[in-house]
Amino acid sequence: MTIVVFRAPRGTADRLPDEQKYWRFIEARAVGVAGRFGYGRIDTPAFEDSNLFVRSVGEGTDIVEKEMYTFEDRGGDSVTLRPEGTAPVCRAYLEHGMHNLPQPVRMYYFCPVFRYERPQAGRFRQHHQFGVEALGDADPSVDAEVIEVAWELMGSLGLRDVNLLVNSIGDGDCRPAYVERLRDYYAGHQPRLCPDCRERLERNPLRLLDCKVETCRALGDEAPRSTDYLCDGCREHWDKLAGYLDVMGLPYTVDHRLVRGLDYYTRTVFEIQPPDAGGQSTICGGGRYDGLVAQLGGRPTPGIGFATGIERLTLNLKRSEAPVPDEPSPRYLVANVGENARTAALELAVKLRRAGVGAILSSGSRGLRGQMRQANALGIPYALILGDDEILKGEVVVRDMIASAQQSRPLTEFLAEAGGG
RNA sequence: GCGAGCGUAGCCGAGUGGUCAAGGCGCCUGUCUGUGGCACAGGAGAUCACGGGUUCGAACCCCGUCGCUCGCCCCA
Repeated sequence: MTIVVFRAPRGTADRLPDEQKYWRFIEARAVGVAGRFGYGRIDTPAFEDSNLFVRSVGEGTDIVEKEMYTFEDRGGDSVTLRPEGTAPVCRAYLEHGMHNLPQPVRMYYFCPVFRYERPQAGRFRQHHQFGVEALGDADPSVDAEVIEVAWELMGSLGLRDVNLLVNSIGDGDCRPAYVERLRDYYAGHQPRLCPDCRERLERNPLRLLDCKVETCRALGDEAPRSTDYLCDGCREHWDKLAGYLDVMGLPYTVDHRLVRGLDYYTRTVFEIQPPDAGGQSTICGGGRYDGLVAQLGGRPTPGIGFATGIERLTLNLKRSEAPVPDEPSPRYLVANVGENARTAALELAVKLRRAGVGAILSSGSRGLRGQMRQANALGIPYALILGDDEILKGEVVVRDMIASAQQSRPLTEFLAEAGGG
């Protein structure tokens, strides 16, 4: 192997030209869907004041405890590479007084996020998310809308075999009581819990529900369900949301084990998973976070959103047979034979490009045969051939690589046509 | 943070102690003196991850390091 001195940092990846078509496709579709629902793009900095994430994501969460890229900058401030997209958007909402805009304020983002994790299939230290946030309206119809955006995105990408899971985890009024019921229930079965779950029993009983160990799963089937312990407000919200989802005809399943790892979620939570649910299978996750903005120091402002992982979407696009359009290649390769012709070919290529037409000059010391091979290998649809004969006559040979047909045309005539189109 | 597997040219991949290492893809050239996709022939490209050890001798055995992959945890 060639000795490589530098390599991309662990958990990061170069995105080579061959990979780009997936990204372009996903971004184009995501932007299209978001636009149809009236969401406007927002870009926030790659790093923020560390406290923004400590306050929002939650002090006890894994993200804050052991996954953040936090460092002191040269001025002595603690900054953190964005580990998720929601908190920065909420910060921007507050900072720019967006409560004065018509509510809800609908925004989407497309950005890299950073978490110091152990890399694995579908998990990276730098990954990219497309996400959507609707801030300032607590109505369940907004929940339904956001879920529909997520669902539409999957459809628009051609990802058909995905499952939409929905749940409500209540709010500050009803969740504490539910969590206690859950704790009591599991405490009664402590001997059958896996070691991790015994730990969770103390720290975060909700997490007991999505344990993957078989015996724990069995217990989870019989466990108290959050939707049975909702307060009146959450109950009404949940019922209305379900009604809206029914009206929209979204094929959702209520999954009472669905909980989320970030502290700020309230009421509605949802996920989209591909059928072959492996370890890192979730391609979209989101929920409502009515307490978050207030927690960041703003007036109480409801919000709901979701994020998708672009790397995971790409993975699923490759697995599925969903058609992904190729990146466009230049229309012309300008082949040439002889020194005079090379100069003429350069001029021709320049003229085409300045007219906005894709053209590359066949390079260097290659014979015409080699140049044609190259046109073929690059998937270029037309080869233009210039040699001494053509120069003398002021012509150019235009070869259609797909039809294997060619004709000689006056150069000026060709340029007038090609440049115009 | 815990557990497992793996590391041979750009990519895939044979080779499990004895001529400084097969084959395939890709790349370049020629057969075809100005023409691609096929075929044939040739060529370039490998300190066999790195370091140490065992041995007369190591890609192959042992130890360490690094990296990658997979699972858990967690999450998109």
